[in-house]
Amino acid sequence: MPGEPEVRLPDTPATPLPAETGPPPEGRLVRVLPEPARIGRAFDYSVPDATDGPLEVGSMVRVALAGRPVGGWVLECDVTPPDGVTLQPIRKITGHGPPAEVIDLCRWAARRWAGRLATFLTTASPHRAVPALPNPPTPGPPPTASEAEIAEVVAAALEHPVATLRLAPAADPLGAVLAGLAQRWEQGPGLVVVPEHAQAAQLTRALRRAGVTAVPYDRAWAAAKAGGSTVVGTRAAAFSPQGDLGVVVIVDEHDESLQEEGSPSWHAREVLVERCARLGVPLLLISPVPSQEAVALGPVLSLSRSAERSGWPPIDLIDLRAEDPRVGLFHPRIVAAARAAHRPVFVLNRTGRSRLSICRNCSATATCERCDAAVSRLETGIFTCPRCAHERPEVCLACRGTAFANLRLGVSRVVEEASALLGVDVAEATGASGGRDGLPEGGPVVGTEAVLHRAGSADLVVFLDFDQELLAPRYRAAEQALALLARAARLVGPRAGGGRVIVPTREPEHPVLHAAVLADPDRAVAAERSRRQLPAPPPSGAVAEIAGQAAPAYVERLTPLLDDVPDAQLLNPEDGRWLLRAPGWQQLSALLDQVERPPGRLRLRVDPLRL
DNA sequence: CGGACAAGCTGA
DNA sequence: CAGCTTGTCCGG
Repeated sequence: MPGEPEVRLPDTPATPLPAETGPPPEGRLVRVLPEPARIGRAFDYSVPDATDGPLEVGSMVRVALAGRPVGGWVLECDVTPPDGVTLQPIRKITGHGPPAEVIDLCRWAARRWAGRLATFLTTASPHRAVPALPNPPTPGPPPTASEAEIAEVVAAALEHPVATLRLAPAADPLGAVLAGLAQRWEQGPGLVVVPEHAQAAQLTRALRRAGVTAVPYDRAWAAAKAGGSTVVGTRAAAFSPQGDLGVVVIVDEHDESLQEEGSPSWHAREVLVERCARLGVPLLLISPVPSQEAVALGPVLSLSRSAERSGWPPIDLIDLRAEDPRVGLFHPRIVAAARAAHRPVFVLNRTGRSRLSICRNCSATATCERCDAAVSRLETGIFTCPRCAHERPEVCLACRGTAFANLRLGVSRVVEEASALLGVDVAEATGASGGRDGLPEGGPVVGTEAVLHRAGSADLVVFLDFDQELLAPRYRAAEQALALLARAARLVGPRAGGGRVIVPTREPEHPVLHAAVLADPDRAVAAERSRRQLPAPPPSGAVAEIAGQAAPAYVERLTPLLDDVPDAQLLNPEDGRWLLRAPGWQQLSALLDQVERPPGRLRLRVDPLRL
């Protein structure tokens, strides 16, 4: 049979005409950014007239991309698609998404922290679809005035675009939050951001009791978008969809939980500074130990000296320089105080490799002469600073002695020692071990700093190795150490409550300890600023960490651009990651923005928490 | 992100 | 040269 080839193979399609135009698309045309952040591009779709659901910038939709369904956000309505593309209809409108104002804020954040827009939009979007918004509540009267002194200080703070209210750790921030809300009642409800989920839940309840319509951000996104309610949430609430903000308050502004640990390493405080500036809404920061960023952003206001003092418990220092470095962790004063306490809490920070060199002659801790970090002995005879890499011979800076003892600590040994000394069982609460319910009601507990979150209440906190904190090889070590003392102070309660904090130390003159003992955080801030001449950490300088499998390719593209930015420097600290420094985040972000991202995994963290 | 397809390595 | 891996490109 001389049959003709009747089957046309599908792999040789007729070449489509370049300007092939289908039927004109029906309905409106929208530009959609797909949810998967790696895609990173927007695509145009048509919206059939019959589609129901809210259609506006920010709406969440489902579309087909390369034949498979994905979620996405409408970034623009009524767009003009590029020539030659045939639009597909969107599959459905899923529901409400972040408003245009928040999308712009996300664009800013994506640039600021060298992240992707989709990552921020995910943070700013509801967890579940919101097809319709509830009715906003009818506005009620402002909450009744707080204590006069608080109301007055808050009023003064709200005169500024950004101001910090320094409130002692054991003081309840509720009064200040209420005062802030009341004073801006006419302009709209508030947004209150706190570090921890439990704090958000507790503050929401307290605000409701005070007559404020408050909703938790994580469970009431729809109510937040509907407006009229004060929103309380953790850092993601910085992107709350409220359209009618009257005031923004951040409680415990210094807390590291306000910064995302991963990449992009965005910080709720910085996001809200930008958002408030755009909206002309005042931002009130509250903290017992304001960060240097807060200090740089505006005035720091405080209550009277006596009011602040009363909100810190007594903090007792034990000067270990007078003791034999081998005396052990439990000074007789600690044992006596712990025996008298109902629930003593012992904090031992790192479970493993904490190591200090102690001068055998004068008991001073060996530190870096340039930056004050505790030095380590990488090779015999030479101290190396893990923070600034400065090297010096093994000589005591205080007494010129050359013999050093190596101090090491471990949690299990401490539990044993404490049990023996106190004659009772001592519970252990490390970060790894279980939930908060594992701890008995009273009695002594030993743990890492996580124990300060889990102990529930305590009438005594003892820091067993606070010098490790004070001298840690990190930027911000001093700030973090003071924050730790504030956390302990909050657990123990106000001065009148009978609790106390004990800090054995070889650094009793350290400004951080002075600040806590005198309940005067100003002292630590002043010291921190004048202390060292290192490349400046935030807020006076900016650092980005470039890591991940695609880091070398990224650095290769970045390097030629460095010539135009004389103040930027690129450092490679050996382990496959790079650090990029610039005088400020503006220069840093602008530089990173010019680099085209190479394919592959890349971790880009601007101003990371820890380096 | 996930599929499509192109360019490289291995084994008879 | 099939058969598989690894890489690059692209989606409306």
